[in-house]
Amino acid sequence: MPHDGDQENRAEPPDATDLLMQVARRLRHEFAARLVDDDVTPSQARALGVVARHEPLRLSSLAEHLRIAPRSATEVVDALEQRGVVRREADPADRRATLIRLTAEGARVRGRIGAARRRAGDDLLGVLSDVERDALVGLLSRLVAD
Amino acid sequence: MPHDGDQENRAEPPDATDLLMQVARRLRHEFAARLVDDDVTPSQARALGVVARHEPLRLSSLAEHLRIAPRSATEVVDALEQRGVVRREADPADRRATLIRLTAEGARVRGRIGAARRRAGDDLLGVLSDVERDALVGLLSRLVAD
DNA sequence: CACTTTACTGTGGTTACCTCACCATGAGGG
DNA sequence: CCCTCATGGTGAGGTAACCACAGTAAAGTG
Repeated sequence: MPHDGDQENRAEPPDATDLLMQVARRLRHEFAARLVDDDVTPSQARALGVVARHEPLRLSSLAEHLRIAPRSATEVVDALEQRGVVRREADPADRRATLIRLTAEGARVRGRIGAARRRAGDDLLGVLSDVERDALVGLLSRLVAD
Repeated sequence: MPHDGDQENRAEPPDATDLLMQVARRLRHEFAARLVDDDVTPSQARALGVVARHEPLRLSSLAEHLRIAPRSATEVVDALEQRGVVRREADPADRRATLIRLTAEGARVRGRIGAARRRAGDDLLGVLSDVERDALVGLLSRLVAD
């Protein structure tokens, strides 16, 4: 190999932004790999969590929680409905609106997803002590203050 | 069971995995928005950084650094080359291989990208004190130990 | 010289988004 | 009552950032 002999041209101090993205990327991979068995994609898993926490909710509301465009929420729900984990219902209060609800299967899948997420997290966060992990959670919580 | 009438169905303790993904997502949005002016996408920015740090390097090597498939590196380089920030050169030592090098324009763009990233980071990490930010960098560094 | 491996690229997915345009419904005013 | 405007969801069509598979050319190996 015609390398000029050294590896780094210019070393730079690690930046929080870069690190965050890097860690997130790895976590996403890890998580996605473990979700394959349940036939759910990461974004579907995320959406399923929101539905479970806010249960009968409108599509537009789901979109807000996920911070995606309403149109994109339609797609996620399409997928989740086809997978049988949520169902659409007419909103009795507004005939334009659709309410989304978790099915029994949805609750089961959600449980398995939680386990997968925990395992993926442990895999990556395993190098940290409990105290460190708590510190990390604390710091990150500050960053997502709504 | 009848719904308890309000917003959250069941509260759960925040999980590091979720938080990390959420923060990363926001950061990515923030960063992407600021990159629009320079006509560079986030993944291109990432790749440009690697090229700058390891300068004459092969496509396959870039792929490794970015942790993507070699085929995907081809695409990123295509985009960067078209944008004029890197150029492909024949590797004199191996005619199969391609060396990637930063152009002068590439160096300029890289500077602007760095500024954009710093601004995006400040925007998000602004709520943390310097000490907290350092702590975060420390923790994250542990997680990406190669 | 055959035989395998390596380095890149063409083709053709997939996921997770987006905008724009459209339709049905609801809410308010004249 | 009708007209207008805002709102909730969806069809059409597009993009970024990946992937795997298969092919070609060159390099290394017995």
